[in-house]
Amino acid sequence: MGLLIGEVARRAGLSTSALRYYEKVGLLPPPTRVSKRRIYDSKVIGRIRIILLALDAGFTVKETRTFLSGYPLSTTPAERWRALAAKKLAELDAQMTRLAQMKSILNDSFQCRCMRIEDCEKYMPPSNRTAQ
Amino acid sequence: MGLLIGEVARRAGLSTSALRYYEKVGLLPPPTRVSKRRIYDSKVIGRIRIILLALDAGFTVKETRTFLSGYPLSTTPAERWRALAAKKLAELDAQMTRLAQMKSILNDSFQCRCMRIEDCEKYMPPSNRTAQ
DNA sequence: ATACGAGTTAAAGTTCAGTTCAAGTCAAGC
DNA sequence: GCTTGACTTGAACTGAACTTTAACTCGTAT
Repeated sequence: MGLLIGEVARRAGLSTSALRYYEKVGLLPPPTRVSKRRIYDSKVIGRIRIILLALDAGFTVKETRTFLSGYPLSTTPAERWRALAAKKLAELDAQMTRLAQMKSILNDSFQCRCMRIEDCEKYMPPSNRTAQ
Repeated sequence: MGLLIGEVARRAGLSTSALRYYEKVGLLPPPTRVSKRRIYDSKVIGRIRIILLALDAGFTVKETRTFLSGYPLSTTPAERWRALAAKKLAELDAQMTRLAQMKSILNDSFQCRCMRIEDCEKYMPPSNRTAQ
């Protein structure tokens, strides 16, 4: 009842090359194989959904890997995970604030009389970027 | 009373190379020059803030350029701008939803008993990605 | 007049997240 | 036994958003 990579890709809505890439970078565990072909358990779809949500939320591959790497019983990686989670929560909050500001600019500029956005005094947000 | 590129970079919190790059890709207008050196009006800081907010919100350089390119009196570019704004508003909504989901996963997983996130049945979000 | 710090350019390099390519393997159907 | 279609690999390529490099030009201070 295993799935070939093409079927997993179809169900998850991404490409086979992306699945192989996720495996290579450690986001997906290497599945069992039958004559070299990858055979997936359908549970992998759930993991992929989480991966995509994390990546879409702006997590890097490395962060997503840490996030997915389980809640190990050993103290150190667990603490590392908690640290990452706390950091990413703060980042998500910051990012949501920025998105809300951008939404408000877009919404309001439908009504704006200014010829250029930067002439609208109200859109001078307090510099609050994520460090590059 | 003009600003040299280094001072603009310092005030805006980015690099001089980024400023030259923004000019090259049309996000910033070419400033006046004195003996080849760029001399900026301090109003450019406001424009840079908007640029950074847009880029941070996930706009591409091209989208940001369209967004900043004014509200031309000619009908066609204005309509193009409105179309972009409407599209990006929808994208921002979608992205905010994803961020909220991710936040909720992060928040909850501090309490979770599962050894792996994908074992928590509650985190099987309905696939709602932005197309690749 | 020469050294300096800050500016200039075009072109090449970097990182991230994949995609594409070339060459090959495998099981099934004709 | 040969074609077909889905899979395999490693390596090269892509596009986005910058950064770095190398060679050069200024104005100013010593």
